[in-house]
Amino acid sequence: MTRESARDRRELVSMTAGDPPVHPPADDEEARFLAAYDLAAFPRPSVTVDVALLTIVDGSFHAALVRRDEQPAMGRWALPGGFVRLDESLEDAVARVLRDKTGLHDVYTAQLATFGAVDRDPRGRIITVAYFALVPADRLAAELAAGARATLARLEVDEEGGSPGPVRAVGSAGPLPLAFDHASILGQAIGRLRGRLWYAPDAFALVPNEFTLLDLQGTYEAILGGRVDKNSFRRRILASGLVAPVGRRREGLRSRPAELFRFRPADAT
Amino acid sequence: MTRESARDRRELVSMTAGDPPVHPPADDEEARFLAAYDLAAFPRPSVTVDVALLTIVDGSFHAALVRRDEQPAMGRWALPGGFVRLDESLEDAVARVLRDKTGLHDVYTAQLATFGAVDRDPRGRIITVAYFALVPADRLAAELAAGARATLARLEVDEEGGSPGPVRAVGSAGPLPLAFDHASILGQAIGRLRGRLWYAPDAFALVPNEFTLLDLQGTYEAILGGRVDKNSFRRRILASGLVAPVGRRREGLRSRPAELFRFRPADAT
DNA sequence: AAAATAGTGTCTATGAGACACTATAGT
DNA sequence: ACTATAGTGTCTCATAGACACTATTTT
Repeated sequence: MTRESARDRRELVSMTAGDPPVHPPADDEEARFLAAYDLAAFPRPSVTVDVALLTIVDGSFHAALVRRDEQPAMGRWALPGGFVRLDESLEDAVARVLRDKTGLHDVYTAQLATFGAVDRDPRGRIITVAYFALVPADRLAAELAAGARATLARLEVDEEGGSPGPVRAVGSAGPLPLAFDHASILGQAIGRLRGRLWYAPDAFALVPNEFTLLDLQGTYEAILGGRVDKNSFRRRILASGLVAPVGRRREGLRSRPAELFRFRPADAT
Repeated sequence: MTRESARDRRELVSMTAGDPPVHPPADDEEARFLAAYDLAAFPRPSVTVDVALLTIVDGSFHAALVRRDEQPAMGRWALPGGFVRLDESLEDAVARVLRDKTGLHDVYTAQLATFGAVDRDPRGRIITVAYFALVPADRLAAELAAGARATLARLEVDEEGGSPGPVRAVGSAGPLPLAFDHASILGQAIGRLRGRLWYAPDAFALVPNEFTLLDLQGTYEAILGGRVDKNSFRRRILASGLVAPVGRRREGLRSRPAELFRFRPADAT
């Protein structure tokens, strides 16, 4: 069986809270008002998006980090991020940032939270809308290598009263100091992932298009940071209906071949 | 027994994601860079906070809404909100907005999500960080009447594929048309509340300081939009340890008096 | 005593955890 | 035959729902 490097795009729909509603059509008075309105009359902060781009390698979280080669925090490592442009939505900004800094397209993303402490960035008032993004390890390794601006770092997670505190990043050549509040954002991303795991299809975004139930179980265990009972897990996943057998097995290994499954979104027939 | 109008402040801690981390001290080079740095070189959107201030009256959600008496969306009804100032955190902005527009202090709040569609506000690019805030009905009614800038409207919630869609607001004199994307934000606030209900102490913020288990059950039923079994509910709540008997009963009604309980945060001994 | 609400006893259904067992490939 | 991993049978335990029952107050 050949490795599939191109994933099914339809599965990679963003889970982000939608922005559908549009204001009703303006009447004349409102139109006149708007023509004269100057938003710049109010002081404005800067707004960025920062993306915790996560994957699972060898049972532990890894994040794609970009080395800052400009001030501030020069030499430290940061989440892929950037200023939000006036003509793009937050989701568009996330997609652009991922494209430019990691070379990845069509990534599964969800909004995490917005961080607005006054002093979180030494340049001044910068509010950041943090997202997390999930990609299977093989795909991330392959596409990051091509881009080369970002590196993959293992995350060391300390529990802090039930949920993860700020994480430490470790690259192949040792610890990578993190910029700004990004250690905290990564910790919160992992905490959110844990909390949603059984209700959201997040784990399927971390696993290749075709996977065995033990692959998936390993992903759950990595996210939760603990073991999961095999039989119990299989019952739950199969009963959920979120998974459909491909009809093939993964052969060529030195033991009984495992059945391959594919993610089937809940809204499919 | 006398009505308690002042609630215990210690219970009203914000549940918002903290903003503790601060960048490390700048070295000389970074200090020089920062002195010359001009954030305004990048285009900046405007940023607001909007607060879905919710309570439960007669088993249904009500929200505090402010009539817009300026353009745009003049005459429509909006969530209490306002521009974030450069010297205040998001949580500070939420507290200020609640104080100025509704007269409330020390309210239980949590961040909901950030909405950044390019066209969500006709004035231009305005990103809003939405929060929800929860207050017991008696307190909200009393303090809102004093302020008088805001009104309390019943929310009609339509299910839309499992989670609430945009809501309709109904005041004492009929439907209140909502401004901007606020109908959608309110729907999402209710959806979030439902999802967190059994894991977060949200319901305790909607109930007076002292409450009976049937009061609390009614709150759960209102949030979930369905009935909850009495015995099952009591077992769960009592087993959770989040509730401590006051040692008194609510008497004077026309039936057997019910035992009063008080919320006890999980981190108490 | 009647009405009304508070609170409990108890059965059943569901599902998760534990863990030993069987199954099927490669070598 | 042996090893390694895939997959199942089955017991126990915890918990939620159903629902009828008892308890205690006011009128």
